[in-house]
Amino acid sequence: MPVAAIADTSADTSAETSSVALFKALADPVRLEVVQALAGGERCVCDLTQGLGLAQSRLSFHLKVMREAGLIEAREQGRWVYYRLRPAALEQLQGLLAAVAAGCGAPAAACCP
Amino acid sequence: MPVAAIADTSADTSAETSSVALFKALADPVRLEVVQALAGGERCVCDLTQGLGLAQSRLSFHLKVMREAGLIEAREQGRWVYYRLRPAALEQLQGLLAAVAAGCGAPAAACCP
DNA sequence: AACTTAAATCAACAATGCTTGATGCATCAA
DNA sequence: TTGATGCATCAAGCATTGTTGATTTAAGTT
Repeated sequence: MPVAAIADTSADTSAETSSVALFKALADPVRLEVVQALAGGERCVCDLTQGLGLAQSRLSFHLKVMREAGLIEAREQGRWVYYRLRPAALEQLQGLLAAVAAGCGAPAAACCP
Repeated sequence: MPVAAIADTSADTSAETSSVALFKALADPVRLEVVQALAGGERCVCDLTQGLGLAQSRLSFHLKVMREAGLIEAREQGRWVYYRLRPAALEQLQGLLAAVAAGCGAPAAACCP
């Protein structure tokens, strides 16, 4: 039952997505492949399943992890479901990395005497 | 035995660090706190231990995960060890995210007919 | 030399996370 | 209505990761 299920379990439409959860959503080879597949734009599940050669339930599991983290979101169209990346999530992580990279070259703070 | 141990187990000094491994290294609350702590520059372990209120062996475990992923690197000075972020790792992930974000807004590819 | 301290490592256990196959539910076609 | 298809979900087993406390090693200190 595509429609209702996805509406119920998806992450809140905007904000409040933890960076740890987003990094977790990226920290798996299968999921990173899905991300690469979605890098070119929205794709339906059947398309991803074939394209990546994954068992249906396995892909569904990973899509759920990514969805609940707020990394991707779903759109239903009749019988099938399209997934796409959430640009806000990508920006959030880019921002974090940039901020961290900005000052990380500073010399050591004085240590325990 | 700080010196030898670190040299042996650390990730290769440059390149070949997988993005999945790097994302994994960031995908934990403790490790992300360590990253924030290192965002201001190099820090010694004793400093991190106190600053984050972590058991010594717990912190050491997480530092090892991050080091083996190539996210951080260590510098030894006598009795203690300083850790710092590897800018190359941060750039690698920023690049990946930017590339993915670039095209992810494309309309859905035609699905299974 | 014996003592202390910083940090890595180990072993045992606890907790998470992943995979698989089965099942359920919507949607569409006949 | 019946049947087929797309996708989510569940339960069970397996694999990977994290935590804790004890031990070990290498520097320093006295």
